[in-house]
Parts: sequence; structure tokens; C-alpha cells
Amino acid sequence: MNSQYTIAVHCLIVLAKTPDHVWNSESLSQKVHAHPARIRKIMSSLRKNGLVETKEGLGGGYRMGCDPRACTLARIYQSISCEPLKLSWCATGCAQDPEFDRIRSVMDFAFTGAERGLEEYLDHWSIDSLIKRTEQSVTQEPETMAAGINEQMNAHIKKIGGEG
Amino acid sequence: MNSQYTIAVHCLIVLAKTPDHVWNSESLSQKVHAHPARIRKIMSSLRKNGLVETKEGLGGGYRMGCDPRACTLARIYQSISCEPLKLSWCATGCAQDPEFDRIRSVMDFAFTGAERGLEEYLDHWSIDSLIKRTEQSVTQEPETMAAGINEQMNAHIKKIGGEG
DNA sequence: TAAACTGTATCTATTATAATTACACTAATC
DNA sequence: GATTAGTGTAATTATAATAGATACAGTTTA
Repeated sequence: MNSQYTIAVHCLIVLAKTPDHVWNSESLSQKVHAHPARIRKIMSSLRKNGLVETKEGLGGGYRMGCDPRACTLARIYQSISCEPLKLSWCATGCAQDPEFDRIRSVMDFAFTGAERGLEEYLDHWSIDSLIKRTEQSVTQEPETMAAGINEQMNAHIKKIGGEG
Repeated sequence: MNSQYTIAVHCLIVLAKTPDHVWNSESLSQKVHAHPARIRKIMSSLRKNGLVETKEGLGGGYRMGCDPRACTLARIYQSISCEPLKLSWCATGCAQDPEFDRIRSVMDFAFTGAERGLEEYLDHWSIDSLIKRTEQSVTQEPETMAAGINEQMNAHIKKIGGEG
């Protein structure tokens, strides 16, 4: 998962924690340890998906654009469109290989399902739940959530017909 | 997902389809469209996890090392250790920022769960099930395509007045 | 002993990523 | 309306990750 994503989540946590404050890219960049222009670019993506509000001009900057409980990691994922599970096919000049294409399409199918499952998982985390967890700052057992996820995955596999 | 992974899966499909044949890195590289040295490196990882058998020396090469039904995408994933969901934290010099570290550890926690879910999902796919699926698409697609071509041909024959 | 392999390290080329710079545009304030 | 402080975005440069290429030691067969 690329750093755009972690930067986006980090910024949203900062914004959600200070609902009344407007942050500019300079101050956010110091919080998040990234370049202001990069912050602006990432925030721009989030704005297009309604996750943050931006204001140009003097005194402008960024503010939370939605309820932190509704701001799920899935929505952020979709805003950034990082596609970590997209398969890489570096092969050059395989246009004349139908067998290659067939394998490729079947694998792409399998990993489309994987990505869908990932998004369902990420839908269970929100900026709000992340903040609450940082405040607890105690590592709990991930088993309950993991178990729920596995059930989802299984349902998903049935749905798309994996190894059916 | 990096191309090491797709190359590994592709090679395993080739090996599983020809259980009695020993492939060397040169012949595999032509099938898979990658450099022989790269094939050897990837196969070496798979060997360490028991997915392929390798034999050095004259007449040596690679052969399937396990039942294709037991060769799941999860095992291949673990062999390659590509870690597509590993969070990237490009921030430099954040050693003195405890708040940053807390956010980081909570997010790492969330994505550890995501990766576990992914592996559970991939455990439902095997080299065997992938091969079966490619064979399905073989028997399906050519029929529909042939039908389409025949229609085109017939239309074309009418147009030029063949068989008149 | 020679030939045909794997295993692995190293170097180079290419690509992806991140930082930097620059500037047009916007909005508030004097 | 001029100035100031901000976003939006493109272009350029620097750096890191990835893939290809080469080389050679070690292994097995004949």
C-alpha cells in the first residue's frame, strides 16, 4: 500500500481530531512529514470524494468533510485508487500468446475478488474507530474482527465461484 | 501485486500441466516471457517452500513439487513474500514523534488483519482450480467466437455473392 | 573431463515514486 | 483594488524500486 494512502489517513485523523480548526498544507505537512504540494494533491483527491472540505484564498485550508464514523478506510482507499492488488504483468510482446492471455484473465478474475474482499474489510474501519484505538493505545486481539472478515471472504468466494 | 507473483503462478501452471516433463529456466522463460535468471530466482523461492522440485546439473530443471490441488495461491503468496498490503511510511526522521508512531501502529494493526483476510481468500484458490478455469474458458470462448466469425463469414459471402 | 544445468551476486537500464519548483487562480483584508 | 495567504496543478528533478543482463561458482550426467 503506497504512502499516499497512509498520508491521507494520517491527515484525516488530524482533521477529525480538530473539527473547528482549518489546517493549511504547510501545517499539515509538518504533522504528517510530507511535502506541502503532495499534501495538496492528496487532499484534492479526498475533496473530490467529499471526505474533506477545502477553501482557497487567505485563511483557507482543509477541514473534515464528513462524519469521522462514516469516513471508512474503504472510502479513502477508493479515493486514492492505489490498487495494491492489481496484478503486474511486465511481459513484453505477449500479444500473440492466447494461452498467456487466458491465464492472465483467470488470475485477474481471482484478484478482482480479492480486492472486493479487501474493500469489504476496510469498510469496517473508520477514522473514528482508528482514533478511538489510538486513544486506547493498547493492542487488543484482532480475532473477532478477523473471524468476521473470514466469513465475508467465504461468502464472497461462493458468490464469485472460486474453486467452486 | 508485483510481477514475481504472476510469474510464479504462471510457471506453476506450466509445471502442473506437464507432470512428467522437466523444464529448464530457458524454456520456462520463453513460456512466461521473463528472463531466465529471474525465473531461476523465483523458482528458488518456490523450492524452499516445497512447491517445486529442482535438479541441478545436466538434464536438470524444474518440476512440480506438490499436488496442484494443495498448491494454493496463499502458499505461493507466502513463498514470494511480496507484501502488497504492507503500508508504506516514507516519512523521514519521525523517530521523535510519538503521536505519529501511535497512528502508525494502529494502522499497521488494521492492515495486518487485511493481509490475514487476503491469505484466507487466496487459500481457496489453487493451481488446480486455476487450470480448470482456464480450460473452461477455452471450451467456452472459441465456440462463441467461432459462431460470430461464421455469421460474419456468411454475411460476407452473401455480400460478394459467393456460391451463386 | 566436458557439457548442461541451477544458484546467486553484481551491475545496468528502466520505471515508479517522491520532492521540488513554479505559477495560475481564489478569497480575505487593508 | 492592491496585497497577502492560501489551494490546484503541471512540469522538472532526485531518488528508490524493479527488471534485465552478465558472470561465474557449484552440481550432476555422460
